[in-house]
Amino acid sequence: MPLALDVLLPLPLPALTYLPPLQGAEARPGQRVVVPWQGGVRVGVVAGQRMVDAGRGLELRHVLHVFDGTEWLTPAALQALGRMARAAGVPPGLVLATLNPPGLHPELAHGVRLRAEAAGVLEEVAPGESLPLERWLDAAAVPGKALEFLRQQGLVDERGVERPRVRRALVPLGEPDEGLEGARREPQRRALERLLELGSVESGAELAREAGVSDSSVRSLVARGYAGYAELPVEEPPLPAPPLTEESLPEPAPEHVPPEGDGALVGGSRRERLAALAPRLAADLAAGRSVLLLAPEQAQATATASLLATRFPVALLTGDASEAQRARLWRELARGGPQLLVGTYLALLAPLPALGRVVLLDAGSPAYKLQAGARLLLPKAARQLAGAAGAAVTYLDLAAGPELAAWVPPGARRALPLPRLRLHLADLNDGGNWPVHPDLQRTLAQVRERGRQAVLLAPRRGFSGAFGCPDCGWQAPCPNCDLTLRYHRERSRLLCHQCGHEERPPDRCPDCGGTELGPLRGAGTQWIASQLARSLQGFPVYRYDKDQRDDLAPLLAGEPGVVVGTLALLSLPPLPLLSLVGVTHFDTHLAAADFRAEEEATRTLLRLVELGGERRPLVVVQTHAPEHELLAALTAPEPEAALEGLLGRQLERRQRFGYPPFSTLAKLQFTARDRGSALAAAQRAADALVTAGALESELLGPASAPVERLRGRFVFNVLLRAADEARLEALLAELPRGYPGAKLLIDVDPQDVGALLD
DNA sequence: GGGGGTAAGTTG
DNA sequence: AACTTACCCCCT
Repeated sequence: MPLALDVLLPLPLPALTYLPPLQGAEARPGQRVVVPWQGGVRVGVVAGQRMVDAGRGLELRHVLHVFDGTEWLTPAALQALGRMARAAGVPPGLVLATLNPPGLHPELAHGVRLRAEAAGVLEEVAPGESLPLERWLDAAAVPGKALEFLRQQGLVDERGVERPRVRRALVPLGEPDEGLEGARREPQRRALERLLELGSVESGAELAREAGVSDSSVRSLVARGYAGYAELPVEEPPLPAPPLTEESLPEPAPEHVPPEGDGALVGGSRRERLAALAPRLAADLAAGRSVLLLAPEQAQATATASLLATRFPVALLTGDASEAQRARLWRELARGGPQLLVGTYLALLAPLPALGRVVLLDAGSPAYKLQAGARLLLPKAARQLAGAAGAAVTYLDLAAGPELAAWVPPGARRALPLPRLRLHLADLNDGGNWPVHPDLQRTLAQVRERGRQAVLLAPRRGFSGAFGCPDCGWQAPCPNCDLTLRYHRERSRLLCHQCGHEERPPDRCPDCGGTELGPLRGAGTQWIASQLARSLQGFPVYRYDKDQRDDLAPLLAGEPGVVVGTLALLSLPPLPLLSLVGVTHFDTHLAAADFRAEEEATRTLLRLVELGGERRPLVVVQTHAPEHELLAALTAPEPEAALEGLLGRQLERRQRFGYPPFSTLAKLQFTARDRGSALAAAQRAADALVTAGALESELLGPASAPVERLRGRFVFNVLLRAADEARLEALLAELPRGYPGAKLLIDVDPQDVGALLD
């Protein structure tokens, strides 16, 4: 019974079995290893050890190399990884790839050494090939088929080692001597002297700039052997540090400090919430425990780290850092003592010693749903990690949503007073001056006069939601999706925001021949920005969406101006003079096709207000439904009580319909090139689930997706609604494996389910 | 008969 | 995910 290792590769696969390395170190769970993979080598993480049957063991291959002693993933992280995979209905390797710890994609050198006996075999499989024996060679030197054959015969040793990172640089190769004397050689001598001062430069052109000489002088210097190119090791990058801030954390009232165990803190401003959290963090550190603080977006992680760094040593881990920086930080975290780490999902598996608490900042943010890979919902993944590590979970949020109410034990919720909104409703039913209501126009004029700043949220990028014929109502459709094409006036193109299809706007209506074609339906960022540029002459108008991210440095430095953008605005750092927030079409948010639309709309408003930092900007909301209960609650004299009442009604509704947090959902999305295959696959899955005992209440659909055709594929959904996670896992395990002609995508905890079904 | 595209199967 | 094999269409 040989010992075998389960190795996780960052690929959508279960753990694969390898034998321990032939010589040298053993490989323990959590360590990084190099393993043979499809004729090459790759880096994986040891997930576990077990015994395998001897017969089976013979066909397995050996781990080629074990990276240095430290555990790259902690036992708790490994355990949580397995739980996340089971809960999400995906292989654990996909979870590893999704959370993307650093150090799994180094440049590897794959070395092979042919045994002496290999000579005869080589002659047979690769005639004419002459290769040195008993010496390490690069694997690429051996023809692939021959290598595979030699491997089966046991005639080759293999190794995988990290290729040292090098950079090509121009370095001095000699001292200035008589060859560089005289006026004609003066530039070359200057260049060489400058190069000796600098030690090395990136390129000849850089040296020419540095020394103030021509490119050709440098070229001659190199040609005459005074300088040359060399491969230098890349220095370790400095650690990413949170930027300094002038803000500070106030002293909190003791009743606002979240509890030592699982708990929550809602309300107030971000600064006030962090201030109330600080004593808890101090206590954790003093007790020798690390704390992981997770933010939904890089900007929030960075801003939070800056504020906390005024009190504690803080490490920051986000996608802003390079892979090499993250790898270095990872190593240092594993070696260091208890500490605070602030980061995005990329920090979830970080090897913090003695993890005692996970803090979820902005806990209900929809940005916590990862849209690629394993489609994890980060708060759930964080709970699984905390469970495995024996750590507490603390939730911070603008306001309590239904999920938070369910996650936090009764009595463990602390609340700061909600910021008072100065909210003005601009009734779009009054008509007039679309897409900017006269009330919003008037307040914008005041912002200009006072030299302040404003942000305007538009429902989409581009100029308009559609392009078509005002006479007969024709709208240009996407050929690949069941959607209208969006009109981008600046580029004079029609674009599909789903599949990327692009075409020129037609001159005539293909239906009625009309020639008055133009923008139709909802106004996008381009439309609003162009209208403001006209009506606010001389006032800077910026745009911030996926198409165009204007440099907002002047605004951040306190210059006046207005930014028009999509929800991308929510990832901006605070604007120092923000005095107006405009929502140009609030109904879009209320009408979103999800049962969480109302909570999302509340959150969006409060987050926009937080862009003002400690200032409380005026909020102007354009809507056709000014009497909506959500808007009434936000403008109530006691918004805390009103929102709490709203929360109660939301919870009651969710319970009545059996929606989260009173159930766990999974969306099974079937796609195929033809409609029949997609529907048949969805039906096959539904039938299999019924056969396996799924209740009528647990199975919704198959139903065609809200957009029935997307990127040239038809989409049908089956929604699973299980009482708890265990039941959902059991149902997912009953799904058939293959669907001819169709693909299945499993999305556990989907965030775009549609309106409440009954 | 084979290039180019898509779909399905495999990876230890 | 990355790679290989199987298959189909169309063209020489």
